[in-house]
Amino acid sequence: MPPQKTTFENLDQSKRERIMIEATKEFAEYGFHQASVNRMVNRLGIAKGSLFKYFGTKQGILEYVFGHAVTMLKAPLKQIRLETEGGDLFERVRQVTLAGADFIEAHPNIYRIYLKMLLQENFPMRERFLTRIRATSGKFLHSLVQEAMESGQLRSDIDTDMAVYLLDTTVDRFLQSVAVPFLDGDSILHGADRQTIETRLDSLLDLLRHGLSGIPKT
Amino acid sequence: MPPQKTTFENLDQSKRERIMIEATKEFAEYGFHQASVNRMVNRLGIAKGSLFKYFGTKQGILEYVFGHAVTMLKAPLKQIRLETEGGDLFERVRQVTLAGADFIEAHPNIYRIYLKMLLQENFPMRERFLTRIRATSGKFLHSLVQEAMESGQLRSDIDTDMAVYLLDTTVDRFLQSVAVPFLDGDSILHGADRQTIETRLDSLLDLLRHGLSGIPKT
DNA sequence: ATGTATAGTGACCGGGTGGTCATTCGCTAT
DNA sequence: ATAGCGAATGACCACCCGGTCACTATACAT
Repeated sequence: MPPQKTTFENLDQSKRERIMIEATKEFAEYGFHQASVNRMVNRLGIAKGSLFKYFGTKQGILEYVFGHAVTMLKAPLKQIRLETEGGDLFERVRQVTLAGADFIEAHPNIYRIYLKMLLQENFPMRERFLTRIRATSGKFLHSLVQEAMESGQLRSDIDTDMAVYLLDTTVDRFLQSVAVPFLDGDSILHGADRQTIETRLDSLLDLLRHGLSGIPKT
Repeated sequence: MPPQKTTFENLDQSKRERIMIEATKEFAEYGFHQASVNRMVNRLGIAKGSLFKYFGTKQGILEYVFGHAVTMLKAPLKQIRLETEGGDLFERVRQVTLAGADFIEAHPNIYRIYLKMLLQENFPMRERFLTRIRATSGKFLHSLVQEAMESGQLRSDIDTDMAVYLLDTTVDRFLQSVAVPFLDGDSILHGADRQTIETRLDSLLDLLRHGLSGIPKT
């Protein structure tokens, strides 16, 4: 039995896009529970019944919109992994981070939804979506570190798990700092332009590479 | 004119405490908008009108409860700064992080409110509270780095702002990772006991101190 | 012109919300 | 006993919510 098309999928593309954009905006601004279907349909100029015909429930709208976006995450990561194969770990991490910045710039509202989901236990689909995202980005970094370890780019005595953790969280937090105020202490990142982002990132990666200490390891 | 006591401040301490605890729990579980005053009063067994007499509005409840907690943050930080004066930077950072872990263990619901506030632009009082908190912890770390810099504990060529940023966000994220699932890639921190926390933290600080690279800086 | 399938509609429902206020309660001083 | 007063009450209000469904509009095949 071929999957029969939903009402929503029969709409012309322009209408579908308008609805997706407006719904994404609403969830990005208000999170899930505060988001209002009434507001969505008012801004779209369509009847409330229509939206429920398309997606069943409010949660269904979120699942469709966000699920779609999560799928788009994998492609650029895979590409980077292939393009930079065998290269320097920190250069690869740099590429990943900048790819993240590109994604956020291209889909800022999707990223806002992700951030709200992160720290709100009540957010529907939280566990499912976050698991998917973490699996994607976590496994990726893990393999990068593994390869770097094997090619002797890293100190042999380090705790691999902690190294992955440090890189993972640093990248994640770096992107958050650019997008959200109050996360970088002196606001040296929030809202920065591309040029500044790259400079700061290089500086940060240098610290990770060589450490902060002025005293050589004995 | 002496500040005249509010109705709430005239209550006996046990009742005041019960109310504070219950309100904190409600906000911690549901955030601000989803939190329900009806639920609070039902669980407390008091009339809804009473709560509004005490605090005026729902937001007033939050301000009272959370504002009180934020004030308590400063004392332990100041103490650590004094007790460890002149000591090794990383040891001082270690102390601060563990103090943070202690605070979270003692006031888990306050920390949950803080986390929800962090990434929700609609949260009332967000800007005011976050500014206060960041000012407290940010300036603190800044002074630690400054002192370490002057006593030659750090490489002289590093970007001070980025060093502060790296330490600040690493500590912050470390605590988040312990408290929240999905933030540490392979769940090596979430829900860990004190012993594990200390071991991991030492490992992490070692990475920050000496860097990840196996190739010495030229 | 008629039938059929699909898309679109919006008044309506039950329920929860933050907030109000006229009233009652409980204690203390006289 | 009684007067006075702050604490406590809960029915009530206007509002907004997600979701429903009987109905209409449109397009195409016959």
